Amino acid sequence: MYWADELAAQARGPQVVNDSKTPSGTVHVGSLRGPVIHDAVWRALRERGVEARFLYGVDDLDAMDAAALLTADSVDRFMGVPLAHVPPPPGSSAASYARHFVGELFLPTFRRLGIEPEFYWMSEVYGSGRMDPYLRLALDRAERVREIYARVSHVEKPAGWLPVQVICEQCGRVGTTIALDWDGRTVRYECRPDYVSWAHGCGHAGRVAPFGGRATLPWNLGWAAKWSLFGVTIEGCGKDLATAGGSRERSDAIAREVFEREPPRNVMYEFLNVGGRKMSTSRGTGAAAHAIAEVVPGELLRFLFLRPRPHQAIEFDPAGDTIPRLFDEFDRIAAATAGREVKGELPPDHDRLFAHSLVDRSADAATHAAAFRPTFGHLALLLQIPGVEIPARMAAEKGAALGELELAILAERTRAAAAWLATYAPDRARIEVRREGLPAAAAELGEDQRVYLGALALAAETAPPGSGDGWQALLFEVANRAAIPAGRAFGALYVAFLGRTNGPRAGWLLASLEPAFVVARLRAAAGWRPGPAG
RNA sequence: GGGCCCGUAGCUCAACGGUAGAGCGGGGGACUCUUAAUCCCUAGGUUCAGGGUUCGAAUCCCUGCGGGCUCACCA
Repeated sequence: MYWADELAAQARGPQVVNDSKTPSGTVHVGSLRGPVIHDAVWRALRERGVEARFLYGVDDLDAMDAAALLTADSVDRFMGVPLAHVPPPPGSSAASYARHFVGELFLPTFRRLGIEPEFYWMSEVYGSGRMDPYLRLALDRAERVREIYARVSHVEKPAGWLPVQVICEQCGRVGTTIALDWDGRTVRYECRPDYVSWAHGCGHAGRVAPFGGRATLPWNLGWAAKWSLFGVTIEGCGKDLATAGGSRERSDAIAREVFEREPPRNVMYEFLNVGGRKMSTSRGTGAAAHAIAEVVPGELLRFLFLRPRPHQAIEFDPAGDTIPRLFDEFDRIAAATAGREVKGELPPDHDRLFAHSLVDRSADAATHAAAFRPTFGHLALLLQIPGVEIPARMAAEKGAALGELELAILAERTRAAAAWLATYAPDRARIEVRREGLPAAAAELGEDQRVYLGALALAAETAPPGSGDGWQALLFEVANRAAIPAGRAFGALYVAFLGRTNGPRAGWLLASLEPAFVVARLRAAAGWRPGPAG
């Protein structure tokens, strides 16, 4: 069974699927795995007739901790301040940094992937007082919380430490405060200059009732509190959190022992790797989610995350074969779903996988599966050949006029292929006339090939063809006369002009170049050198 | 040190209890206006190793080896 259906089949009663994200930092493609997985689980539940909601929390009261994202002069002032209270970047009309970030990067990407959860903002949830019961519970049971940290994660909190993060009344930072004394109504807190290394508190100390948005719960408690508040029954997490003694285990224990509720069903998901290493923006191996989304259409991106089971790491190298291969595998699954014969093994319930890859969840999967899809690699090649009418060419390949859906797919793939060629495509996928000089590979040309090129130069100089057709005819004619097999003749041309042994239709390629350049290059490749003057 | 994931043809992976497969690469061939595209043929891999369960294991269990990630600061 398709993994999302397997999971859905185990659910009993109404379900609440939840996921969250702190809106800071660049989001690389790998971060999209969680949202796609949760969306698929939610869709699978609904499709089984299970009552289910899909929630997505924006943790915008978390502290700004990425200095790189702030302008130099605002680092001192805003590091450690809740993201909801940090002003947006210059020129943005958003109400806050968090709103800007989510609005600019998150929502558009989600929309392209057909992910439509119910969003909630933690700044609003805290502000409304709905978190107050959990804050109170956490404070009343602070001793137990400390014990859990020590037992589960071997983390020793300082004596008197309380599980709340007060927002400093003087400087507005949340990341720099420590709360120390709970009297049942208020806590005493200190905003310390050296509490964390990445932000500096102002030194203020005071007492405050930590409710109604004046304080937040630390990460693990906040997570567990959300489970209780929203009745979450399924929430996966990345494997970094799912490790023993890690965040998830801590939060699970807090849910059980502090908030007295069974934690949701976990779905551990693996990372997206580049070259066997975890994708990392700081290491320079990250590919920004929105950048990849430009090149890879939504259904393909969904497919990327849905094809492997969640616990399987995904090897993703945007500069390698990953992207074209992804298209091909998707097309194969589409063909199988449409009932066509395909090679190779199929994943379980490939039709379900296909349906879940579609961005529009109400779309008719059978219609989409049957639609004509141009091969990505082929499209990328055609795009580089002068004078190719792609829609007409595709209609010819299909053998019939393209329908509305097929034209839309073609347009999307054409855009994707163009973007791919402009960014990640490896050189061998690129066709480029080597204008700077004779490619080194020309040294490998055989004698018969040189003779052919020389003869061609002579013929072209005498009577230069004026069209692709004309060139093409000449190429064959000369090949015939020189008694060289067409394969070797054309191979020589590609080497001379492109530095590779194959390429697009040669006649049209040559027709797109100036005749003088063509003749000169043919001669050079043939081994002729301009003779000494006189 | 603890945990999790992975280890299948050169590469990327599929199959997840029922006679080991695909794509790409490599090799060979077909198409006498295409060499791109397309199509056909070809890889014979002790499924990391060793035990165990089973009528039957790449697939389940145990151990070891190798690789990766992660936790012990914050979210």
